Amino acid sequence: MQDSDLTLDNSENTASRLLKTAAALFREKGYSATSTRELAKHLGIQNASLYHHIRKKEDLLYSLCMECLENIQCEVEQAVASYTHPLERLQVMIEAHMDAALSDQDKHATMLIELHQLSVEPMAAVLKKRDKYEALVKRLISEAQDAGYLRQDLQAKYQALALLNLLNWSIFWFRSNGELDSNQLAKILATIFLNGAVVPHEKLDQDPLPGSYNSVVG
Amino acid sequence: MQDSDLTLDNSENTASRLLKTAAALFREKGYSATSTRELAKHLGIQNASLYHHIRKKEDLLYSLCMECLENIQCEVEQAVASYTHPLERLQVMIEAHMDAALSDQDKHATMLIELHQLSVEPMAAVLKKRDKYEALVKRLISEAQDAGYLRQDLQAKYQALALLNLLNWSIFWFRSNGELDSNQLAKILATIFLNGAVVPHEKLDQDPLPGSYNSVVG
DNA sequence: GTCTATACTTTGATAGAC
DNA sequence: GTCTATCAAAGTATAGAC
Repeated sequence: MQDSDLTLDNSENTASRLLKTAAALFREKGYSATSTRELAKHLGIQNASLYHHIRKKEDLLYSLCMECLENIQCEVEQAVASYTHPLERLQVMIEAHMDAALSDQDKHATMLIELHQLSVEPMAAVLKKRDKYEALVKRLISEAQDAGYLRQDLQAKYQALALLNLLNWSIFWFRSNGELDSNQLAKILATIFLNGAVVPHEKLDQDPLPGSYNSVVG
Repeated sequence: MQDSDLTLDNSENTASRLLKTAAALFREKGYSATSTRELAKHLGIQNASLYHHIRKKEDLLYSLCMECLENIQCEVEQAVASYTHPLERLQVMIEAHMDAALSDQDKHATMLIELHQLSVEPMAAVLKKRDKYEALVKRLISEAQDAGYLRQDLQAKYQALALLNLLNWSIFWFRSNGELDSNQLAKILATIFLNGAVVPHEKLDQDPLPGSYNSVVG
């Protein structure tokens, strides 16, 4: 491993840096606003040399989307497999999701935001993978609901959407500046999602706000 | 009002459609991927005619960002002004936010996602306005926390971030297809944020999951 | 306020040498 | 695998007539 600079040929070097570098630029400037020349410059090669590795610019966006969705699906499936309690499974799902997403923040942010720049067939493939992952999230919610742990007055579909809101938007503002790491953020979001921001009932004499504000759309 | 097509001159027509049309295209295709030619085509004029109304393409993005932030700030301030109970104020904030954002979904989605395409000075102005709005949200949270209604084990800052996650990401997937309107969605998100997805404690014999999973990062 | 015409720049991608 | 050279297309924006 110490000699990697020498043992790796240039091909592997450029090829392995390609997606990561592209993701960083796409995230910073946007996919459309990032030129192939600029990407090449960051890789230390000429624009034309890029086309030895890819057929077209769109391939980069497509590969990066597929890769990070494949990864998060795998990580979350592995994480929940070790648990049986529905609320534990939700908790570790949230932690594994944030860990996977923030470990590869550029790719995930780009995937979430630039997916729509793909042409129809690649976009359909990415959407299919994303839908598969969101179905996994919804399944975990449904299981917890069916087991009586999550509220019945709110469809699992909407509970899943709310949870994905919490997780996805975090990917855009999170900065690993030492104040908060991925796991701490996950625990905060899990607490809000599962228990809410209102102080636990048993600590109050009465409901914080009785009446209409506890009702919810069926 | 019936004769509006005749009484309005062409100037007002094109000018008034400009930002709305731009927002729709920017949202659909992205700011960078939308050409001035395409925008002009949607307005029924030539590319060059656009420059009678704007100095450059960036002006459109800037105006649209400022306009929708100005609007949501105003709407939310008005809405909370009628209430004094901290949890009621939070509830109406959530409803007013979703109403403002979804009434002008193209502009808000574009603002959230394309803000970074602006050059430094316009971007700074937009960020300043956005920060001012987010400070309002955080203030409402802090007030509710100080009054003892929101949990103390989670900094107001993070509770505000979680709430903004819930609200902001909704703007991208929400479609007014009749299944759910803005106010119903707001009530769902408010319920999750305030009370959480777990069934209320008093309906259970014991904690749903005693121990570490109720703990939270200080 | 809109038009035609056009200047100038940047873009994604290819050809062919090394 | 990378280079130089180059192309064709598309981009933003301007000039000046109506």
